[in-house]
Amino acid sequence: MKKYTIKDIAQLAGVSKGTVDRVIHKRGKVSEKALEKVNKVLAEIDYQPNLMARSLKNNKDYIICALLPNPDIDPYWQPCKKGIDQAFNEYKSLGITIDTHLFDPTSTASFLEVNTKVLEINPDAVIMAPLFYNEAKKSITAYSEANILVSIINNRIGSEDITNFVGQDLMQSGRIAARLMEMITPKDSEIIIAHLDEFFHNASFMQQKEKGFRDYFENLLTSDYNLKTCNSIESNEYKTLFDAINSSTNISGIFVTTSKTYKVAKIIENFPDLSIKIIGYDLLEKNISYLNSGAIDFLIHQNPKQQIYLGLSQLAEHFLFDKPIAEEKLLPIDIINSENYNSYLNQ
Amino acid sequence: MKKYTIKDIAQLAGVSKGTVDRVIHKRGKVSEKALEKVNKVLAEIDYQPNLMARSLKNNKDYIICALLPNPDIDPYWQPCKKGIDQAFNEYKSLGITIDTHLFDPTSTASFLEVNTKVLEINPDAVIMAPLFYNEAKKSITAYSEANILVSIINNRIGSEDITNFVGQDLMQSGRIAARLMEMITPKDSEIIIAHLDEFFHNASFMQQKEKGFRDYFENLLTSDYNLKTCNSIESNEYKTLFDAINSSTNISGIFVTTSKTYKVAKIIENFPDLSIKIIGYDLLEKNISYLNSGAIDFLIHQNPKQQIYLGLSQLAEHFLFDKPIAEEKLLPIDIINSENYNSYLNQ
DNA sequence: ACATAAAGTGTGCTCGAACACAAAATAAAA
DNA sequence: TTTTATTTTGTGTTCGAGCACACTTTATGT
Repeated sequence: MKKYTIKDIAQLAGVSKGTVDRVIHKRGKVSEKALEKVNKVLAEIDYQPNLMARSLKNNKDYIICALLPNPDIDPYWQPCKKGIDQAFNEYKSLGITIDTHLFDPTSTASFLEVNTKVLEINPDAVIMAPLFYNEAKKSITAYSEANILVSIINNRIGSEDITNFVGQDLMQSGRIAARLMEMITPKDSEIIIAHLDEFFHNASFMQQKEKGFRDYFENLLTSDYNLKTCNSIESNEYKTLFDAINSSTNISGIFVTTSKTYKVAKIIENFPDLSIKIIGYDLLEKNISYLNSGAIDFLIHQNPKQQIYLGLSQLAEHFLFDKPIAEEKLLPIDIINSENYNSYLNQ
Repeated sequence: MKKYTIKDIAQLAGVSKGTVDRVIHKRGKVSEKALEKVNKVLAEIDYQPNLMARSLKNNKDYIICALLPNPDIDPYWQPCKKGIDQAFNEYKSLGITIDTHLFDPTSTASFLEVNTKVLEINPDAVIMAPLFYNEAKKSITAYSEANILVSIINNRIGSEDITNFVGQDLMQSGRIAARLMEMITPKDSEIIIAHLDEFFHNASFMQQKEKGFRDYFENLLTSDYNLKTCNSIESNEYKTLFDAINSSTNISGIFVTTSKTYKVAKIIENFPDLSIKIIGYDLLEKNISYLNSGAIDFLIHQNPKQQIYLGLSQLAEHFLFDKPIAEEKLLPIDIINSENYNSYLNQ
């Protein structure tokens, strides 16, 4: 498999490399005769332009801004640092700069502020976790008008201006939790779907998980679980959830729709006589600790590190080698128990 | 963050780019004075050589041969084609050629034959699934003597001459199966560890899985399962396994150590009154079909596609950009149920 | 037929690293 | 001091794609 260069093609077609270049890039100023000669050669061989040479000639520096929630406030985002570092090291010598900006996940003002700052930097692309729907939409439009590509991770939001999305199918992840729950709890018992610290704005992903979870159980023919939804907030010491557990005798499982699963495990410690299975989300240290003790049975891994890494590398390869960007990249939904979490942490 | 070139450094140090080049590559012929000047500049700035330019200048074509079992004979290897295609498309325009050679996984002669052919091709690297221990060892030595890098996937074998290994921790995967089995079967019941079509030579990975599985149960304090190992072969219609199931009344689960899990599910169809949980390996079409029907409860995903892809991309990046190759890359061990297999198939 | 405009074609330089080779500077020998 | 040997330094070319610019050929108008 010989590697052909533009020079080779020029020689084969009996024209100059300039003409070949014009044909390949369709910029006209080529006679019928020359066009035919070059096209004939191109049809016969498989020309693969040398991407190294192209990129070297181009020799542009690209800036990608990553907008993420501060991991000190929500530890779910902690692994993203590793994902960014990995992408950074991989592409820094190829002319890609990654510039991380953190915002407070509890404050829309902080989110808007960071977006303003990033807009001033005028990067080539932005990758962000769009925690606040309205504010994110507004910012995305602004980026689009400034010809800045926008990648979205973690939660999908609809918009014409978004280049791509990297994340998971949240409804399906609810179904997975339901299937697991079905396997480890007795039929016809009661199960609680616990939404912890739900805020009005970014609660849609909790709803999607609940929908998937309920869908699964509704389609079961051989049993009839009793599902109850419970909203509970930290400022109230999760009293609603505590009361729900306290007032029933038939609860066999709790599905926690967020990474704060460990909070539920902690509450359950108050009821040593009950056997309640817990399925929740994400490999936080505290979650893993309860997974090891057996208080939490399964976790579903949303893989934030991989999400940001994939988003960044798609953008980088697009800038450097003109690779197409997949509009949507859905990550596998990993089931985690006490024995396999470690194999994910080392990734 | 300015990008410095050799020319920049030369100017800053007041020498020519040739001198800077000699200092950076430590090829001597540089005076004390010049060396000092250049080193001073290098210490002050963070010089990142442009990998595109380096690779373009190098402009060498690398050939990687992939030696894999014929997927028509063992469908476990089917996904590898997609992994190879992915790596091929990613690197073909950067001067990497991937040349796949299939062998018959039931024939050492076929394996040796293919190795001889590959040795004649004299590629820059070989990546293989070393199904036959002795034969693989011999071939690896031959490659090493011809200065050909050797990557190993799927099952680790020890050798000085191996560049790297991509695969899974098989003992841990046995432990994962055990933990799952514990969750879905009644305490103190009987569990069969089924080795299907075990050949003497490549059986070590089955043993490792069994060891992990048994280890987990041995360390359980709160229960005492009865574990039995059962070897069974197709040419005998898996009679040993059939008899084992037939002769006991207390079997609650079967752990199948290979991708032929569906064969066990098929046997179980003969015992409609028994409730036997099955945990096995790999996303074969037939396995998934039984997973959907509920006959198989969990599968563990060994991810052959990712294994070959990672092996290939590590080699490619090493050749192109001189990136270091990790000696050992252990993939996460994915737990699969009827609801999340689809998210893995689309990867 | 000749001037002028338009269309088509080829040459040469750039990107940054790497290295060959020539040129200059210094050291050693005469 | 001059010659010769040795070390040190700088220049120029290459890799392949891309594009500016100059140059040549063909077309149009008077």
